[in-house]
Amino acid sequence: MPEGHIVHRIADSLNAHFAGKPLTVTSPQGRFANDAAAVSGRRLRRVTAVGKQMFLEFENDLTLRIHLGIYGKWQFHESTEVPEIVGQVRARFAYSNVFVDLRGPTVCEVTDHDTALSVMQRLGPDPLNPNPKKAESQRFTERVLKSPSAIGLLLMNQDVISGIGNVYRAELLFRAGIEPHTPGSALTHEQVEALWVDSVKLMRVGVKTGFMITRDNLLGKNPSKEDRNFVYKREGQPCRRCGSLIRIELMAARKLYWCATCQL
DNA sequence: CAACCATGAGGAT
DNA sequence: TCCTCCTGGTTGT
Repeated sequence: MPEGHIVHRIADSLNAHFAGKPLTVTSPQGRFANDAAAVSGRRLRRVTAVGKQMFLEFENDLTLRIHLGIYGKWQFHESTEVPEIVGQVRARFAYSNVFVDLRGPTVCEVTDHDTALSVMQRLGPDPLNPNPKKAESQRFTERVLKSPSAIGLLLMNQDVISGIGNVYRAELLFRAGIEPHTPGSALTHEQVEALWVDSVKLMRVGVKTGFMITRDNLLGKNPSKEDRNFVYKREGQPCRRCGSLIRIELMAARKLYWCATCQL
């Protein structure tokens, strides 16, 4: 379930278990064998998440960049025995009794630190990276307001805002009452600013709970999958706010869900 | 079982 | 606009 909130959660866990430790890195599947050997035995300085990408900074100017794509998943084990390899494990990271398996990532490669940094710097502002908060929201707002592209596309563009995926895209636009085909340049400054603020709020909930809960009255609870969202995967069902049927359409080959009554 | 689907994204056409 | 990468969970027969 890799939108940005999951990547940040994993980065936090990896830091908690592994930061400052020398890791044993292997590639049971084999496809990552050379890079694994390059970093194995080296100390992991820290893990940084930016949007949907993760950067593991090792000693000796080596950085491992990981992007999960649709399929990628992490699995943590804590055990005194070495856990059995199940399925296709691209990489296993181990220190002491903690074993972490990575499967199916789109990107998993080691480069020097500067190369990784340049990838990082090309990414748009991340609602979960709080540092210069004001400047980050301005970068997003300016980019959207001068773009003729549909806001539904802009929210999915990782150069514009990083970490948002298909679920948050649909839900943010519903919550803002914005029709997804509206050009960025047709929005008001206040609308775009509000989208940023709401993305910070929702993604923090995601990091905290591990789930993409986007209905305010359910934020503190543990709702089932069907109850979590307003429009995502609810095509043909009645809008939770106005009752009209939720629409679906392909936008740039991704499914877009919205309520044509609530979003204008 | 097989078929289908997915919270992504780069590259060819 | 389509294809491909790649893995696993869900759905259908």
